[in-house]
Amino acid sequence: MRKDSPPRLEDVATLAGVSAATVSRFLNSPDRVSGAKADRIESAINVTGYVPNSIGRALASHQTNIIGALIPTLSNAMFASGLQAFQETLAAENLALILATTNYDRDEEARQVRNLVSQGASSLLLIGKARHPDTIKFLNKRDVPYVLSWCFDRNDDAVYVGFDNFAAAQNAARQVLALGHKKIGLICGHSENNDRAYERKEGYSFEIKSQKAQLTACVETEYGLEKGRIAFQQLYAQAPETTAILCGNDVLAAGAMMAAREQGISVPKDISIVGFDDIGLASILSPGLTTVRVPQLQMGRLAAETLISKRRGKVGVNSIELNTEFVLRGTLASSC
Amino acid sequence: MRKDSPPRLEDVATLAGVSAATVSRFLNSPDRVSGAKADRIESAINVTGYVPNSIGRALASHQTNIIGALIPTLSNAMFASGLQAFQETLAAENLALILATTNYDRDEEARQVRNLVSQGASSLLLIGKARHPDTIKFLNKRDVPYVLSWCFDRNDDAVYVGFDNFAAAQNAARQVLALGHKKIGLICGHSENNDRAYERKEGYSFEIKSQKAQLTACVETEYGLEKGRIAFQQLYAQAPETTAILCGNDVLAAGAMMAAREQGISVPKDISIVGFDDIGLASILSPGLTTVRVPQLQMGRLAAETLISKRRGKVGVNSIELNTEFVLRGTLASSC
DNA sequence: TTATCCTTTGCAAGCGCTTTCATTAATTGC
DNA sequence: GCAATTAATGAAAGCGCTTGCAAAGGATAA
Repeated sequence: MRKDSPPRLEDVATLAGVSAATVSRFLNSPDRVSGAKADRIESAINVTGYVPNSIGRALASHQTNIIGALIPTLSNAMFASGLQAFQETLAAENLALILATTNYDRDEEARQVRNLVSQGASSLLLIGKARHPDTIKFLNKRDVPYVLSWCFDRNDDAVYVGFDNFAAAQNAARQVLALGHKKIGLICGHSENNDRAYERKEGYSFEIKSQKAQLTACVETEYGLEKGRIAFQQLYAQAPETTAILCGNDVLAAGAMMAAREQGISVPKDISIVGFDDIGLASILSPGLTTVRVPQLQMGRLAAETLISKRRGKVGVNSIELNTEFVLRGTLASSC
Repeated sequence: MRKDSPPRLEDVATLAGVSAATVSRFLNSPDRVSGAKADRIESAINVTGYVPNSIGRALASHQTNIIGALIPTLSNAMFASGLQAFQETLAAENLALILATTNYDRDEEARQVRNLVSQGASSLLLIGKARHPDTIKFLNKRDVPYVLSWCFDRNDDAVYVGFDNFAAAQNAARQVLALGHKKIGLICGHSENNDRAYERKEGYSFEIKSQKAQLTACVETEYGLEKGRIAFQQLYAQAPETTAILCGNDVLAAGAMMAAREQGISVPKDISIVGFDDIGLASILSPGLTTVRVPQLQMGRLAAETLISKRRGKVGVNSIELNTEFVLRGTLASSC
């Protein structure tokens, strides 16, 4: 073995008295080498402390065991917990996760997709459906399998593992309207570059309009606790008659709750607040945050499983639509 | 260009009428290529849609631009937000992040370290100081730079970017004692395999004992909201005289708050609760959770910068000790 | 002009592995 | 017992790139 550099396949082979090819076979399909040599190789591996060089392997075999994930941000527990499930599922299959974030920016996404593929990502997890046209074009040209998550579109032939943001939001609005609310405000994420934010907003407002209730105000903002707080102040200043606020996610809703508390406005007595996502936070707040439960863990796990199937070249891998659930907690009461 | 397979360096070279070596130089040190050829190469790259194959590059150059991070879990906002800052800092330097989780398990950590290095991680972020001896031995033998974070040890010559868990916990206990509490309970994470949990517990109890106050009960549990809830019930059943509970992190504290609310125990009137970490959650709860602020974003960013320096072969890279801060909010009141 | 230096470039050897192909040995079928 | 498989193995090519080396000019110095 060469000194001062990690043992290579060949070092193991020499020590075991076999050819490099045999060691390679031992590693990749152990049943193709005879028992006697297998033992010798195994002990040579232990003696040398050999760890396969995935880079050499990748170059020779034209495939890696790296899966890329490209998410907006880890700061939202929504994505963090979904990614946790995603990564656990990959790890169980001995796949590595390479991660990048886009901060909700399409150009950044396009850049990072190239980057991840360049780094050897054999397939990709992407969030949402709206993106830079180059992104999909590139992926298709390179024949890189990908799964779109956190959203769903039954009319697209891409593979989705997610849920229908519009329908979920519409349903939430319906529940609120059923409680007699007639003047409803919205605090949503910026919708121009974020299809999930857009669909949620549209789902809310579609239902409100359908039922001839009044959409008192619609504030679009970045995600974040503080942003939600400010949005509430703005919305309330603008439309104090509002009796219920539907939010684009739980973090915005939590911010709104803070602002309400600061202003001495009682939730849900004076105003009802509804979130979206059902992150851990929602159930701890008091009153508990009424929200839309998104099966984050399941989604992460299924997205990983779907990607694994696609990566194995399995054909006919289908989209999976997950159900969301309206979770009624203390922040929503009937309109007085 | 070969059909049906991504363009290679050589395809670009042929199209531009130069050698592969020149294209490689153009990519890696553009100033070493004459202007005329540079232009031709650039346009050839655009025409072909060439994206460098990092695997080939890594194999030839013996270095990757991949940095590995090995964290306990993404489910705790503490790590998720720190990692967000870490990854942003890497991305700004065109470094990719490869991520694995250990679920607080040392053997898993040892396995994943090998895995990350095998995948080409050129340096590593690790959490905490206690680990399987093989892990460090392996890293040193392979000469892989690493940074230890979320903890600090001035007597170790490894590079740390973190804070002193013991001192921070001790200080929190001191604040609580200063408010007159004499009967204090602890809800901590399992300490046998988790040095941060251990040090926090020790920091709390050391100060309590130093001041001759009574440590009424100490419950160790896994991290999690529900676990915190159960731990509170257990602790309260066991030692109802307790007037303050110090928790191993904010999630446990939030769980304890939930349990208290359920049992009609008022926080902070009947019992004070203190968390650790100051994740976003802490300030939203009502009453606001008194806790120890850990500079998560700064820590993630500095850990990345430190790793970048080490990776560049910079010598004399030093540990960085960050300060924590006791944040007084509504859940802590003086003992009556 | 000639010698000397630098700059720009191409050639070709590898990086650590997989995989095709050929070879040999062992097994089977009749 | 002989042909026909099948199994086990090694030699060698090559994956896409970088880089040491040498060559070829161009510029500078004398």
